[in-house]
Amino acid sequence: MALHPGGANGEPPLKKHKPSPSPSHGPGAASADPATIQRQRQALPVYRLQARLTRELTSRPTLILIGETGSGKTTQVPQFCHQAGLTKTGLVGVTQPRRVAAMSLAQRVADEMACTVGQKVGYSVRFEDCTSTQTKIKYMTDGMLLREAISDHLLRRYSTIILDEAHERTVHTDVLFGIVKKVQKIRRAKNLPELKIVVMSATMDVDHFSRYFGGAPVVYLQGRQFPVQVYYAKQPQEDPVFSSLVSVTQLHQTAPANQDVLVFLTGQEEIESMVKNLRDVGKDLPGCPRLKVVPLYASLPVQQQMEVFRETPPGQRKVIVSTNVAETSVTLPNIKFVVDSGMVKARHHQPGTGLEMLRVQKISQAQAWQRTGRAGRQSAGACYRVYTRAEFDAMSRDTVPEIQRCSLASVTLQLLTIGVKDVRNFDFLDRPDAGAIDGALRELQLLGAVTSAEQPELTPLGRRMASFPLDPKFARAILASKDHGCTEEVVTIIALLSADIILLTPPSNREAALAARQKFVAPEGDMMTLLNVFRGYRKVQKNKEWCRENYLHERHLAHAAEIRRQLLQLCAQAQLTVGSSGQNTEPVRRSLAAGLFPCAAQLTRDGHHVTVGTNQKVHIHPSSTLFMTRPACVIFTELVQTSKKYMRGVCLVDPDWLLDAAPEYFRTHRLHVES
DNA sequence: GAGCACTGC
Repeated sequence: MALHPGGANGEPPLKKHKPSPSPSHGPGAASADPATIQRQRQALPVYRLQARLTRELTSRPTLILIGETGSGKTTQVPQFCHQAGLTKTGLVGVTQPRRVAAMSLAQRVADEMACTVGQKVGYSVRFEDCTSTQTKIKYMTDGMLLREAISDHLLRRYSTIILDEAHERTVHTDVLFGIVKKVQKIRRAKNLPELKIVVMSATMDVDHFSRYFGGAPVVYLQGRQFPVQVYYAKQPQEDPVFSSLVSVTQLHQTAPANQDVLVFLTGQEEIESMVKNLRDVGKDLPGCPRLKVVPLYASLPVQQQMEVFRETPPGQRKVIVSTNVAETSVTLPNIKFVVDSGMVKARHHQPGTGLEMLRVQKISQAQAWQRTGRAGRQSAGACYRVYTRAEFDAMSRDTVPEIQRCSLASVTLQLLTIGVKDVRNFDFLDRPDAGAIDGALRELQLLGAVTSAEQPELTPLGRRMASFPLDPKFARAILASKDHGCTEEVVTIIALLSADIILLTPPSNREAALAARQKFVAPEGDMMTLLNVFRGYRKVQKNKEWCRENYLHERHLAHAAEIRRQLLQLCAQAQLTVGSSGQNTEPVRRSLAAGLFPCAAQLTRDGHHVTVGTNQKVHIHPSSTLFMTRPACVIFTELVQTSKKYMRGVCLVDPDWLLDAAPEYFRTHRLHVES
């Protein structure tokens, strides 16, 4: 999300930094008064444990640190490592699940070490490497370290890897658990300098981590969290959204002004309706503080996102109605009360069918506690759970890690590239379904990235595919575009597909949006339409006003442009000549088909479509430019299950191209070619 | 004739 709040540890807001060649101790190098900074450091709970931590860090290969919010572990432990001499043999790398956190933490620690970001302390995130030869401590996104492992299997640049926010269990962190464990063992066997591993987590499930890392010692760090009183519903509630509304209303009538409320709901629609209801209710309550209700979700325009940080005027009350962005990604100030609906919208992936689903489900106990904690950041607070104690007890204790819920094609290809030969028996902290790994290997085999699904050996093609930070299907399409002389077009389309939604259709201006879209619409479908949008965007030199007039998401277009730039750079590195086919879309669609053939569908006699690989009845999504048309054969980027199974990102192709792309595959799968 | 939790390379 584009917000720049303080991160999970109360860091200052993000600033843009470039490495500076000036000496680190020059005047004005740090952005705050050094004495204040040192006072703040010494007040952190973790500071008192420096001696013990230093002892453990130097004497043990692996350490688990459990720290509550506000313990200061994320900023201090890397510095302790540095002071203990661990940076003499290599970098201390600290991973974060989010870019903003990596960048702002580097800034904070650079201030503490009285240097400029990019010198002793740096960061590395996608599109931005702010490190230098002087760098000793490097904050980075977990995905970035995983990318580095592709070119440096043994992580030789690092003496220490700190995996922070381990409890969040992102796919990247989960894979890194296995990688660092393996690297530590290999380096030991080869008599190379030892790799220190530090896992930092807020989890209660300590044994799980410790057991996985061979009984590694655990150090507990106290936090600076205020107590939060938890209240449960007396009876199970039929409609958690309505019950949340009632809870907020009651709170509002009893609690003093300037005690702000945070409500957790599942999605945009629900949030907007709750915001409207609360505003209505707020008007009709005499004698209550004035109510300021603000929504918060990731797709909200930045300007409106910033509303949540604005200080509540005296005598008023702010109610923030949010998705789970407020659980981890955004730290909100001054929250006294949390109202927890107990529900969340989560993505699920069905390995056999390639189906993606967004499902509203109950949260885990871990999530419930995370939400609760949001009320105790600045003072004691209260959390109102809109479910009973019994319902809470029945919730699963931990959130199912992402690696067990997503497609593994990309991860599997990465593991193979890093040198993990037997992916099925990779040492996962929590093993994904065997079926999911098999499905990923089958897909990689179809794409020509591995020799066989049973005994997978990476092919040269697979190695080239892995150099792109993309779903293997997309990487395959880019590599195929070389033969068709249209890499420029394919890269552009894939960059646009990798970004978030570009075409906006606000319900209030639906007609105008659709009318504005007409000039971009291509008869071949969504991918070509997006290409036209991007060409227009470039023609007006990325003009923001133009984006607004045409109902295009400017921020997402800019992001797509950045991805495009990176992909073109990678093409150059892979000696892929970037040709263009101009107005001819056939070579482009042929290339796309060469990667996306596992996602193809054909028209049946009764007017709907059937997927070629898995024989499912599917429909063209109403947001597609091909909706209401009946193309004989299409490829698509995503299959979404809602009221029906919908194809999104649809592109008209010729069945012959699919046959060309994967003759073997289509010999065993139904494909009708009209003659 | 629908509906967009959230990150990330």
